[in-house]
Amino acid sequence: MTLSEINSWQTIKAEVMRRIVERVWLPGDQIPNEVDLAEEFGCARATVNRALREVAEAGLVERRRKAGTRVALNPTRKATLEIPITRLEVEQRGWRWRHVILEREETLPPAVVTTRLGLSDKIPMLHVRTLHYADNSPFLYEDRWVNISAIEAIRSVNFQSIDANEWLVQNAPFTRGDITFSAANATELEAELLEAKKGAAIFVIDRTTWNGDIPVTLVRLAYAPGYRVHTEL
Amino acid sequence: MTLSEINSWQTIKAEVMRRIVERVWLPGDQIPNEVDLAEEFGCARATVNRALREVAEAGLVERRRKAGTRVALNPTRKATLEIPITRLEVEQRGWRWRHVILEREETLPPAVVTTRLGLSDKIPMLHVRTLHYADNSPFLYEDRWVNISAIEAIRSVNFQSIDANEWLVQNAPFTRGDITFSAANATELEAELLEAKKGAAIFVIDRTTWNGDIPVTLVRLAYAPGYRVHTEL
DNA sequence: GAGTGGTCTAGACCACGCC
DNA sequence: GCGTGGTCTAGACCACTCC
Repeated sequence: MTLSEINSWQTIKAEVMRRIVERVWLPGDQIPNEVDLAEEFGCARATVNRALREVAEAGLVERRRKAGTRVALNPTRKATLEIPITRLEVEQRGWRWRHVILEREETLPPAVVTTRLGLSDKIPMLHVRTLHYADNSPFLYEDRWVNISAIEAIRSVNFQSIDANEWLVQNAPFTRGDITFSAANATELEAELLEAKKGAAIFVIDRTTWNGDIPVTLVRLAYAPGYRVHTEL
Repeated sequence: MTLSEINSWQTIKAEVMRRIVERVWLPGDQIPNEVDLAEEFGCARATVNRALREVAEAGLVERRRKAGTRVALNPTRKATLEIPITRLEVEQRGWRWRHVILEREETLPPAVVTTRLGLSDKIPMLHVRTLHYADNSPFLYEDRWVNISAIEAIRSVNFQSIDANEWLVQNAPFTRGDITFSAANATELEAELLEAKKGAAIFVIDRTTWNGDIPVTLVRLAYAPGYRVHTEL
């Protein structure tokens, strides 16, 4: 701890959070404005601003111009999930990763795919189905549709040594995407591939990504039973 | 758009992201330092710093003192989930929320609970089991253990009009917590309560919270089939 | 109208970490 | 050592929004 940290924004953030947690400032209360807090803490207003901005991002206070800063009534906590590349996810758990391409074909997508992406169903897309292994156990069944016109280069990629997810992450950055987590009973196919019983509860991630307004890829990830996503609050 | 926004940190952030997405700067590349970028954009270094800090938080670049700022090789995207109060979650979907207390008892917790919380199994905890409804359909089965010694006030709360989750959010702020998402097959009890078939795939959230080093609550949320968590990337 | 947060500036010192 | 990002300052103007 150096002297400069005494009035660092982290210190102020921690003190503000302490006052909220310990009920010095009650839910709904307006807290002192930035100028007053800067005076109290003996620092510049910008430092207080940085601290309060972070507290607001954490969901503990709400800030509005003129209305000031208030302790949130319903502190909606935010959980941040990192969406890793499957290979790294497997390796970080200490297993060996490998994958098998089940299908890789340029074909006309079904309506459910084109609808979600807002594309014509008359344009062929690349359909890649992959099974990922952790050591020798099935880990993840990936069913992916790629908009070829968005990334011509993918046509010439051989996915034997690198998987589609990883290649796309490195070669087709996207500007926005959405992601849905759900639970599903394993279909017969999924059960067979994941070496589970039919109907077993499967954790499913559906993800769609766009580059600007151009859809890039839509993927459904069906994880083997027992998969969990964990994060800190 | 005012003049001041031309060189705002948002503009710079967008431009930096554009250069990464459009491959002006390649993965692994070191990008110009803050002083040079400030000169290029005609702004103060602090403004560039703010922009680059946000790009780094988004996972697109990695920053290290002396080593500079590099475009990430494996851009690990981060998804932020808001963890709402169940009542609000139901109401936001346009349904009417109500809940039924199935059990509310001070009792000795099972070992699995005390182990996770690092508590002695000889201390009674408050066990609250609740069924939440959306309109008249079961929505969520909540099985919660509360560390009474952490929040004495909970003893005297009647949960008929407010539910435990909501009361705790408003009255027992925590400093840290962890959360796990998984899928499970409905047990016989869960199936009955949630009006689902036994074995149906259930989305499960396990959450534990602490206030400093004091465990506050441990809860398992089992959602009715069809529940999904959605967010933008 | 006026109070509050949001942002920008120009400068400064410091911490880290590569060499 | 020294280049880079991390942070702080003092001041300024602006944008929003409540009154």
